[in-house]
Amino acid sequence: MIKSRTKLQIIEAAAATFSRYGFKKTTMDDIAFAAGKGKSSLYYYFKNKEDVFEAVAEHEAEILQLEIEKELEKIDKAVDKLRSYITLRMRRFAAKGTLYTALSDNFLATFSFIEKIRNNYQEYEKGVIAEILQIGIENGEFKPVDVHFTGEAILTCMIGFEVPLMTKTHDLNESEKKINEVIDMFFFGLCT
Amino acid sequence: MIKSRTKLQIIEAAAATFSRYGFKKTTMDDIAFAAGKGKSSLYYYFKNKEDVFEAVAEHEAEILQLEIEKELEKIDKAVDKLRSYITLRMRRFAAKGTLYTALSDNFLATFSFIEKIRNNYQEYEKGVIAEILQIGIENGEFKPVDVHFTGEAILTCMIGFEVPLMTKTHDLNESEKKINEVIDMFFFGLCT
DNA sequence: ATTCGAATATTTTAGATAAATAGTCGATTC
DNA sequence: GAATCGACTATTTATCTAAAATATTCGAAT
Repeated sequence: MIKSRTKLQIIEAAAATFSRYGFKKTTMDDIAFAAGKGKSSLYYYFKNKEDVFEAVAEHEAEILQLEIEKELEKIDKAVDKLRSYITLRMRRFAAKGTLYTALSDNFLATFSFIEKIRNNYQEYEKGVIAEILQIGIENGEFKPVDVHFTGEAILTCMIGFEVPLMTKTHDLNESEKKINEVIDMFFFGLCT
Repeated sequence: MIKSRTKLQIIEAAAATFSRYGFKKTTMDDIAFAAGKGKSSLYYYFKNKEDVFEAVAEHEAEILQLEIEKELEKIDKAVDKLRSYITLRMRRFAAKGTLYTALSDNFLATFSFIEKIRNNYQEYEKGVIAEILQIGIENGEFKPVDVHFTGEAILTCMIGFEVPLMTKTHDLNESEKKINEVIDMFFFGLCT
């Protein structure tokens, strides 16, 4: 979390370059140039290219988390918190998706380090959703469900919505409509 | 749908071979040998390798559809129909997943013909779910939602459950528990 | 503590050949 | 004529090698 001035500079330069060219096509020279440094200087701050990418991903996650916290604390009702969270998450995914999908030179492939980042982030997400559910239960808005288990279930559904965002030319608007439909189902159920 | 004896024989041999070795690693010779025919004979029945694969996929889909119809007509309540459908679908996916994921030499890759098959099948799925919803609405079990739109939304969520089934060593049992959680949310909602 | 140029190590690319496989066609059988 | 197949051609993939690109290290300079 304590990042030197230069380190941050490099991370931002790398973020721009990665999201433009993807992981594989981005060279350390590219990053160094974008950051206005010599290539070897990067190795003073980072172990290797993957390490730079990890730092970028972590940094993006931190920004997103701040954004989310700021947004959520403005909202009172758990129902609205959950809706906001899901919508924000999806928009951010659509926007920054390139960064993560661009490294899909071989997609789900050998990048075990990506798995690591993703898993970390999912843990955070489960936490946020569980917290919202907990608040809702205490509020009397939600039924007393198992917040962790239900949170995971909700998250898994959200992943279904990521798939179209990653592949084809997606219509974000269409997706948002559909996701709102799902959220309503989550809240109010289909049954009469 | 009208398949000659030999054609069916080839399809079955191909299905076994594809699901063992995947699309790319399976040669026309392999299929021919498994079917007890000469390689050139395959071309009497099929245009090319992709065509064989398509036929296999269609055949599997037909079998699954029969299975599903048989199962669903035994059930009265729409609620139970939907639950059954989703569970059946997931089990079948877990079982036959190899067939479709094995061709993931490059996964989402250049196989546009796979996309075609998948899209066709998704149309069928949307139809089934919409039909169940319609029945439920007429029954008075479900609220009067837009069956096509809601059907799509449900299907998209299901795709989220496919992802873990495709990648890691998945625990089908865990997935079923989670999916049942989601179905209950769909039915009864979170809200009090 | 930082930076970087120069050197080394590793990975990717290109080109060229051999091997494997896809797909064609005419002859043959039933 | 419908079905089969062996022999042939066309394409694609695998293998190898050398060159080029890129990642990473290191020690001198700031």
